[in-house]
Amino acid sequence: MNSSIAHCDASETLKNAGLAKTSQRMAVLEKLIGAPGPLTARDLLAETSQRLKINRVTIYRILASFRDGGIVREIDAGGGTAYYEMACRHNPIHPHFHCRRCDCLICMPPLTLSQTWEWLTRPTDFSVESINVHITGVCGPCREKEYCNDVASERNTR
Amino acid sequence: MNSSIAHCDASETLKNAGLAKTSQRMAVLEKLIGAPGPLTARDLLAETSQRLKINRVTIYRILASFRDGGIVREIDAGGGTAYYEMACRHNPIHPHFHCRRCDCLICMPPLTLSQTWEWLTRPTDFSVESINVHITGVCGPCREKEYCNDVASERNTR
DNA sequence: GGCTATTTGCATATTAGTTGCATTTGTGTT
DNA sequence: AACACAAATGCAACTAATATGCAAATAGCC
Repeated sequence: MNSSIAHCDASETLKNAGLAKTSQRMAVLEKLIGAPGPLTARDLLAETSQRLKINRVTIYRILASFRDGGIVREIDAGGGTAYYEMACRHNPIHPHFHCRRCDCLICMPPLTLSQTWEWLTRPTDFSVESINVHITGVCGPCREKEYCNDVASERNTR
Repeated sequence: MNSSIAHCDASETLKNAGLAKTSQRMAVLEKLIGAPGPLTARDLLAETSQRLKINRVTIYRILASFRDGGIVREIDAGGGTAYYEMACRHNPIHPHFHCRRCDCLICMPPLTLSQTWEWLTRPTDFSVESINVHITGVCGPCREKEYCNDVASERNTR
């Protein structure tokens, strides 16, 4: 989302989600709103801590509250680092391209897979090495278990 | 890949990849060949260490060499843990379903996305919560840089 | 069977993310 | 405007996955 594209108001977004308007949350949210692509907790810490006092843990907690409140989408691009992007009407769900060299995450147009493929393979642009489809949810055996006993502490289906 | 399905020979696979046939590599590879689905480094350590002396770090190094040698595919299903599966002709690329409850990774049929969707939504099976498409490679700006100076230690495009 | 490059084990480091607890700060109320 | 309390933040310490340096062990070749 760059400056030429419509975007949300930070205060209003917090209010709508029922989250208190703290300076830390405002700073994080404004960075996310103004970002050209998904950001990591580390990116957000680096950028916001220039302007105010903010702790690493606070970033994680703010991002979790934004995720739970539907303000941002959490993108797990592999490599053990989560990325975050606005989940508002200005930013519909779309695939991401992850550069293994600079680790940036580039938003791709919200097209069909085959259109996306064409877009990717335009000359001189990306060199695609792998396409990974991750579908997350609860599997059959676990769903059955959920009906009877509640989660508890097993991790038994492997 | 279960026992009723054709599978590769471990020794031959190592030889083809130009990797020395050590007992540790054989143990890891045999587990991967015989596994019903993708495994983590932790899984592999647990299983192989019952039969021989093997170090946690060795597992990571073996998996990296297998990945670089094209023997296995590394699947990053999120949650900071990588999964590994055979990348041989018996196991074509396919989507994966990740259960957020037991953390297992289930291989899905190598169909089109819409067929996969139908397969997923059969009654009583999976409850899908998110679908994430990860495309990995090298982005435009990084490809240009690769022509001039070699990689070095920057991580500059963010 | 011995030599050398490769591989392994061990200790230690790093990085992302989490948790418990004390302190601070929004926000609704008087 | 001051107050009170719940919510948010900071700090320290912890976990889990993975990486690295180096010395000891071992596979593959002569």
